[in-house]
Amino acid sequence: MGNRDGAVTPPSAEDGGTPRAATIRDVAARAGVSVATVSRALSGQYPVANATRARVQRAVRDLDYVVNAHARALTGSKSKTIAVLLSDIASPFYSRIAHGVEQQASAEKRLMMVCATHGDPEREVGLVEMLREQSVDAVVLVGGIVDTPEYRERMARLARLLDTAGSRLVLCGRPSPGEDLPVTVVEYENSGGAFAAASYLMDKGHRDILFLGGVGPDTTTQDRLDGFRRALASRDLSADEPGRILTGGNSRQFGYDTIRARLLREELDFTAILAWDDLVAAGAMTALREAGVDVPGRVSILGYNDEQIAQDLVPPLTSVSIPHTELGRSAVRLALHREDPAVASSQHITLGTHIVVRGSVREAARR
Amino acid sequence: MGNRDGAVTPPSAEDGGTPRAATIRDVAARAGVSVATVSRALSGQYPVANATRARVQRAVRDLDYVVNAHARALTGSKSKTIAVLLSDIASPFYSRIAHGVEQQASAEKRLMMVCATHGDPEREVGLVEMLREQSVDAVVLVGGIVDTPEYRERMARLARLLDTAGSRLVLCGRPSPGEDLPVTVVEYENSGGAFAAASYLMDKGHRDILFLGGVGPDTTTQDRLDGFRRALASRDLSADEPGRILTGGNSRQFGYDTIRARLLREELDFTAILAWDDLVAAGAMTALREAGVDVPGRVSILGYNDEQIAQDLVPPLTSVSIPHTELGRSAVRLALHREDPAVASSQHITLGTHIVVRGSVREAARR
DNA sequence: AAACGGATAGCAACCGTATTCTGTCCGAGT
DNA sequence: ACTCGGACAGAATACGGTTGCTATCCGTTT
Repeated sequence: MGNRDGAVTPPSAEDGGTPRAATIRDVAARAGVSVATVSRALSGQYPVANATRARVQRAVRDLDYVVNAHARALTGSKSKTIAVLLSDIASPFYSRIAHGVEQQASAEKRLMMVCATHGDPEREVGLVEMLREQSVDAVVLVGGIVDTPEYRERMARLARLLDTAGSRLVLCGRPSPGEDLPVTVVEYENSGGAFAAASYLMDKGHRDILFLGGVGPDTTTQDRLDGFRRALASRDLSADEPGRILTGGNSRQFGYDTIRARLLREELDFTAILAWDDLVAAGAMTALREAGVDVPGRVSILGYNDEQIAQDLVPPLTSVSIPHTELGRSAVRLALHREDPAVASSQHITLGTHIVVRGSVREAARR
Repeated sequence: MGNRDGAVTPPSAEDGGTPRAATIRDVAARAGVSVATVSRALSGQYPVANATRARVQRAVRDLDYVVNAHARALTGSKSKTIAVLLSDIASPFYSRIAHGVEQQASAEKRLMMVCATHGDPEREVGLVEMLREQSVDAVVLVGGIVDTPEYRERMARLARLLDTAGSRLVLCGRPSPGEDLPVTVVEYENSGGAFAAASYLMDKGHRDILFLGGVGPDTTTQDRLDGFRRALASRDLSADEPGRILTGGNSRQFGYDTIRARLLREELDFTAILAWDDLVAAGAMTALREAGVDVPGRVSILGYNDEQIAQDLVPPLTSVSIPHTELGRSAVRLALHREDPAVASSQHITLGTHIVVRGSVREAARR
């Protein structure tokens, strides 16, 4: 009776076709125990004699066995996976949030799926459908949207569907769709951030401030505009004078084009810019430089997001920092521990932002 | 009798606990057909009467049924998922590759998992183990490594293990571990790119060129150094004069510190820099600016990777562009269609790079 | 000495789908 | 009228694990 030694034998008896991966049955056979015993020896949740456990472990190593996650998920109905849906993984904003999700997921022994929606709500719904099939632990939807009744209904529906599938819907950086829904919401201070940013500029003596970038009905834009308006109003200024709020895009090109056109058309009738993000700011700075306008001597500029690029612009860009990583981490943490009394009550949180001071803002010149 | 209309009834008969998600059985019961018929009506691979199909589809909609991906994977042994392992999802280099992977995965109706290794080979192996449990379609390992016999053995082992699990190992941006292994390799021209870059600088009259950044034994560094050496040698210059090759780091800070120290310690004894990547270049440019050295008037600088940041530096950075997205796409495409005769023979490809000309390189000043 | 109970291990019943194998019905061909 | 084959639907089984229940062995307790 051979095979007393540890020689590795192929899992399949017959040698005809392609070798299959080893199953729990192969392990059981090799260790000379039942399938149930193998399962228990590996799970560690059930008493198994040390000698038996050793034999099983030996067989596992010999056969390079790993459990079949699908078979396991089938009985347990948990798949140890977190999914993130974002508009574009290559964007620094989203990839940093994904980074946070990954950190926490990894810490909680979960894998992470990443799906790109390209900003298309229909595709988003379609992807959630696919993820529902996966019985993922949580689905994190990232990024601003247009807040309409239709949006709220859509999210409410997804929340309920995911809930009955045992998954948790997490909205990250977008508003809550309503009360009493099985949903986790992790936001960051857009209104407050813009308020602080505008106040900071006004503290430096600026009165003629441009709000540059953003797309109209999007909640993120609306919230920031709200903060901007409140800040100006608190100093008895109006944000709604013509030509002060320049939304309509959020790309580098938009920042460049808009400021360039403004400089060609008008007097230099502003002393500061609050930009949608650092990229828009970069575009604006390029246009200003080309026009010979000194930054920050003549015009101060404040970015948003505090991206990598901020410190390499000339001058280095002062920017509103968003806790990207913490957003991602919180999303996962709150979703997974939603039963835990410590966090059960905080299924809707709002993280703060802060200004990182560099060199692109200076006291306004006297009028 | 009963329920002739389309009234929605809960999937579970008893109403006690939390509602479960609908299963194929629920659908079958509601449509008044067998489970097998539902499966077939939905797969479309088998003749089903139109009336029956309609009833099934109706039931599916009423119950918000989606198949259980795990159950399906269990019979089919395919999970419709691609996994990417990279060092850090927040880095632009990796996130752009992930972007390409996502594009192709999405086009092939696959989901994408993203795992972060933080550059730790052990963690990489551990993650592959987890992914083997998932019977993923392909596992894409991204990023340079140290090419040792031990590395090759490790990869060979993973390749075989994944192969018997029906998955494909893809190495992206790292060398092939050897012949006759079930592995797909997608590289990009490091040696060639550095050769072209150095040649471009020399075409502009530069003779004293610094190679700035990279970590010693890493294959990517070695390949680029090789290209750099070959280029210089082709013009009868030696790359190995002291102080010409400055490796030891690949961060912005490294670029800044190294150039700053050099300028403090030595004469300005170079006219051009070939940087490891755009970030290192940005750091170097900051150090040069602080020292009052004009770029590109006095020193030209060439970046690598052509990241977003390149166009916003002052001056805009000329850089070697790597086909990040195409790397990711090819990785997935080749892995999934490896049986297809059209690509079966090209399981090891090398994509080219090119120089994107902006404003950071100028003719060298006459000596 | 008999009964008891803790420590282990095996049997078998699921988990939700896909698929093979049968079986029925019905129209068409002879 | 009878047979034959195609179209369709159902029963049964396989996929790879997990887990409740049962069975055995043996040292203890009364």
